[in-house]
Amino acid sequence: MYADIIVDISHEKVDRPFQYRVPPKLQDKLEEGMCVLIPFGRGNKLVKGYVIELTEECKFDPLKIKEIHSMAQDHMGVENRMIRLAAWIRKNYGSTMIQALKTVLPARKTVGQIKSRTIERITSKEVIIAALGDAKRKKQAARERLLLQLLDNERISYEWVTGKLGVSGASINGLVQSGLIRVVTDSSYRNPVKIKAQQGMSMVLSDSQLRIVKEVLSDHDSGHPGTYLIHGITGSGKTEVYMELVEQMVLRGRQAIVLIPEIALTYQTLLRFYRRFGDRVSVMNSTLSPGEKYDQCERAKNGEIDVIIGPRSALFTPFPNIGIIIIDEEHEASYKSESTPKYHARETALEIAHMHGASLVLGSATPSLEAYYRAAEEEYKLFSLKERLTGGQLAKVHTVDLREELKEGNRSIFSVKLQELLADRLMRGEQSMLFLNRRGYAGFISCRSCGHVMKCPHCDVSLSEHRDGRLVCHYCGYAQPKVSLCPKCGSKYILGFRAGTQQIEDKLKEMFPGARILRMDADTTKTKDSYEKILSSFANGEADILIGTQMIVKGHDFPNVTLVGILAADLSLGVNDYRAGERTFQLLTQAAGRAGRGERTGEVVIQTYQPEHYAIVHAANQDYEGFYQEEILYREMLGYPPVSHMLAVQVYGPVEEKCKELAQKLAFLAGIFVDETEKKDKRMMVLGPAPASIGRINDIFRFIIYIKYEKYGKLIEVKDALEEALKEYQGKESVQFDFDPMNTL
DNA sequence: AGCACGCCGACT
DNA sequence: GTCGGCGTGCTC
Repeated sequence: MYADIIVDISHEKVDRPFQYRVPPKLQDKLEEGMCVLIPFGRGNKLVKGYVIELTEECKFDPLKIKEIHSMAQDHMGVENRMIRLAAWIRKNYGSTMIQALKTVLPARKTVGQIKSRTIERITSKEVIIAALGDAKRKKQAARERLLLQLLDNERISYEWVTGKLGVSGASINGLVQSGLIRVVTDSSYRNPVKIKAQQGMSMVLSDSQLRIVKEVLSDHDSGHPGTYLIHGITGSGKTEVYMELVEQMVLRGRQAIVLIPEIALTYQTLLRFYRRFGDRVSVMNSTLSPGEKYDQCERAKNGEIDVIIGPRSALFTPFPNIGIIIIDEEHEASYKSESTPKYHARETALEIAHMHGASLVLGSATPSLEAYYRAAEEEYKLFSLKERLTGGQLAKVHTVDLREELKEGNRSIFSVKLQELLADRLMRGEQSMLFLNRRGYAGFISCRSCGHVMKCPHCDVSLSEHRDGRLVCHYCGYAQPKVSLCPKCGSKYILGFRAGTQQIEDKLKEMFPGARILRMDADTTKTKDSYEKILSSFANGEADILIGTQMIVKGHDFPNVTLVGILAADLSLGVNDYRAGERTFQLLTQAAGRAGRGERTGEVVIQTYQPEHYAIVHAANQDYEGFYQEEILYREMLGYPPVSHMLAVQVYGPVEEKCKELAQKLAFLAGIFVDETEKKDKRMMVLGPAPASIGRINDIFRFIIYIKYEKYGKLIEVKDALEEALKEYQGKESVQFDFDPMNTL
């Protein structure tokens, strides 16, 4: 048995794995991520190293390979913990150790790094002159060059000396030995935060807020840190709770990580943290340069900051002793990584919290089914914040049945009710938002007359129309010919829904020629800050109506908006994904929350072909609990997460036949596990292989296998078995794993 | 990074 | 010869 080990020396030249033999006494003790002592270099000096992979084969000259000396007792170091985390991610989400390490560790030694070493003269000029004469006599050219420089300059950059001056490290060491100079590593970091903490920024908390803070802290102080879910409507003061918890943890000498979806990472949000924590807080976001990111990690490691705010990746800030991790808007899909390893921030945060003995706090107005289910199972403690702090009223919701509109002869995108209300707002000078939830729109087929959606009889997800006209299920591969008449009501108005924000804008201009209209979608937000620009110009009252996709429902507060129109609630409902209902409910609730944030009560119009669908009914009533009860029943019946678990195996490559062949082979291998899981009603299920939703991108073909089972651990075993089998595979095809996928692939 | 190896000039 | 500084390149 052999082990790939990364040597604990921070230099590019040795920043790669070295292979060692595992001695028999360590055979069963050694695990990936562990810290060991190894003989390294010509002198076989014992150094620390981290096991990143254990293998049977020897990739190096067997005669030169050395043996691991022993296990190191150091288990608490920051590096060690990061490596262990990488090992955990690799195991739970499937990827190579290298990929896992790359996601967990900050970019090493980056360009334009400020961190520098300096050579400092620590003796008088006279001594240097004496040494200089000495060196001249002994013909020590390198020494002479360096000493000459030190006469005029007390401090010289190390890099300049080894580079331009041509004096090697060995020579410098000689002078250090004789006590003439010393080498100092000074590190000045780039700090994006330049605001000082202000006094009196702590807020007075309400009773319900205080209750949460007290319970989280008392659990923590009694040595039993837990996981908490705060279910609080928008404006109920979750952020104050977060800030209080963070402050209390900092007072206890521990650090805090606050995760926010990238899109909500606005200056306004950050300002509140800056004002309270000053330069002890730092931001991590995608606009930071690699050098700045690296500096943030160094500062975190050295204890110069206590709090980090950022998206998913901020989770890997190398703090020495984390006390609390907070995930705001916990239901956001952006917390799941889209590239391998496809880890979920919520689960990974829990693992980190366990490593540090830290608390984990999740917050959302519309919690994910996963989080609420865990709370119902009492794995998480649940808190609710039901009142808006500002006392604003909830919006009045009208649900409009588009089937009725069709019967009445209204073929336009706007229902009569919506037209009336829009005209009313224009007259009163108030603002409106129109929302088209187009995302994930994948050509599903629905009846405009009765609302019936074509679904897979086995998986209960929408069928998608293929280029060849067939209707296909992307979970199991079921296919049926196209229908021209609705199987339920016989209407011929059965077709895919097609309308974009552009058409809506045109229609609106026709209808209200005087209205000032802003449009926000992928087309109008191509440049970097156009997103922020459009939103702020709307907030300043420079337009009457804002039309947009998902982007407009998040973040920003518009006090003057009193009408929100959701043009086709079915669009996100018809997506061929088991999370369609959950997404729709979340979007509708969020969109409705945009109306009437000021003093005036808002109104919301939900247009739909399926007004009786539970996601729409409960969203209209702003009833999360009711929605959850129905949705969880559906998940339980069909064995979808969070009740059960699902592993997606994606096979892709340039040759369709080869891909399909490999996918079938893997499906067969996974099938062997099915027989092991004997419980009749809840045995493992292997679905597919089916061609992926978007079967071919850039001439790469993709096939998906879905494996459903109630035990996550068993699915990891399946993944391990498939990975093992793939080691033998020679073809060009690649395989990716995705546990509890967020999107239909 | 740190260390040994080998080269080269100086000196008992 | 051989001693010691100095640059170079390798490390499983």
